[in-house]
Amino acid sequence: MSHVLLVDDDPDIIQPLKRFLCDHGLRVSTADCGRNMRKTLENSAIDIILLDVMMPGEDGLMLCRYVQEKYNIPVILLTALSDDDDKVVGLEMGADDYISKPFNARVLLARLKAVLRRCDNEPTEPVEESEVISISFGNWTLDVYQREIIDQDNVAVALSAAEYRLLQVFLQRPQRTLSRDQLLDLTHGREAKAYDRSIDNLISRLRRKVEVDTTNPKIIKTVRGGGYTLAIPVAKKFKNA
Amino acid sequence: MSHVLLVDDDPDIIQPLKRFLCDHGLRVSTADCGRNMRKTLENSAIDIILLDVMMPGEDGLMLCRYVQEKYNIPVILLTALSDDDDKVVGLEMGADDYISKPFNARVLLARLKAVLRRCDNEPTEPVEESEVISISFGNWTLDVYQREIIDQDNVAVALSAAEYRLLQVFLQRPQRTLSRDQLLDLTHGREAKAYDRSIDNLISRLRRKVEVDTTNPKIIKTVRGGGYTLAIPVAKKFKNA
DNA sequence: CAAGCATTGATACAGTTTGATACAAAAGCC
DNA sequence: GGCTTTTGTATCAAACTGTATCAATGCTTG
Repeated sequence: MSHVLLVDDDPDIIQPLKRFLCDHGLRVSTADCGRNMRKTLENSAIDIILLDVMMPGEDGLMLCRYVQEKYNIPVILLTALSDDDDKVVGLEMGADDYISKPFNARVLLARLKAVLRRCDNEPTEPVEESEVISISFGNWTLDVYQREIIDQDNVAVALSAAEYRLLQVFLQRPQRTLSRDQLLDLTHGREAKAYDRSIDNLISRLRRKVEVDTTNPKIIKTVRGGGYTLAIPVAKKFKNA
Repeated sequence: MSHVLLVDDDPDIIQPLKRFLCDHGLRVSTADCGRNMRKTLENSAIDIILLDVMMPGEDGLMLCRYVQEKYNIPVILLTALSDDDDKVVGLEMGADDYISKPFNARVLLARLKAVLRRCDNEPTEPVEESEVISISFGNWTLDVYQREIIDQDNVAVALSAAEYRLLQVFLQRPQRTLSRDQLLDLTHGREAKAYDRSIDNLISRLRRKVEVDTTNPKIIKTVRGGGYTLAIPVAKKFKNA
């Protein structure tokens, strides 16, 4: 069940829409201003945001951009404006869709589901990860408490903070080629400078700890021109399982 | 640069829209019917489809569902209908967006980019391929995790990134002649320059690893004036089978 | 607080991969 | 058989990647 955050200052919009979405099997939280929106985002696992652009004293577009940058949660803009320029601006600010008021609730629901369908592969902030105790890959097991990896003979190898983050990023996305940009974003939350080789360095350091033969890596493969891939399957162990 | 496939039977729509999208830095292919759409999807690396729902003798919605199931490529529906019910049906059929004609080209472009932005991590390969573990052809088995080929004596031969992509393209399309243009698009997502011989080179390098006798290839055959063909059958092994 | 240590990014350089080019070999074509 | 077109591949240059080394940073510890 997806969790929708509805942001609008007008209760006459919020109330019936919340009702409608709940009736269609969605979990709905609401916020009447940007401040409360941020608060809710901090405290809940939100899957998608319906955001009114025109709220008193707030710039909805800035809120939209803020959400994109900080959480990468999809946003659908709601607005009384139906001007094409506004649509273009809204979408270019990072919104995933743009719906003009007055809207047909069923169309809104269909668009909302379309966006969720496309986004639900993206592991934003996997909630159940808090329940994970350890993650196995190849002959290694990652102990998420100790932030170290343990081999089949129970020998532990410590990881630095950056190595741990990088490994986690791969373990959450096995068999997927991740570009250097993505890796930099996911591990450090920043953009690459020109000729940025820090990811290559980090990969090299992690390989030295993880691979049997670093000249012929079996776990973290290079995809020339593309990035890197975790090339082996991953098994997670949970608290209550 | 993203590769857009524009599907419409009306040249008066196709021509200016293609022009407009090209001018904005997109690579555009076109198809005037479902048959040609399928053909293009087979032979090109398409990132997103703009699909007219109303084409003579075709059900655009069925095409949309077909694309979703087989390729998981995002689809934006274009249509003269602006009825809300049609929008809901279209979106529920798996479309990522729905735009009514007449449309503002800039809004179309903004929506297209919004969808691409959200989808650009998704693999474009057929969905079920993610479940494939290994693919056998002749005496070789391709390990898709390790990106290497293994012979009947369990000896592995490493493939470079480009060789792996080329081999994958052939293995997905056995016994079919693929032109150099198609191969270049499918392996590198780009178009050929004049006198482009990079595919010939790549074929030569792959043959050196795969063929017993490169002067008399049995696996990758040359079709003079046509391209190359994987000349032997292929067997796939799946995770749950 | 200073010295020592670990971590991390920047830089440099060596090793690989890949595309372009050139030319030889092979395949059609009278 | 000559001639043209097409293909195979050696060779080279450019681009990309691996990693050693060093400097900057921050943390720990005495």
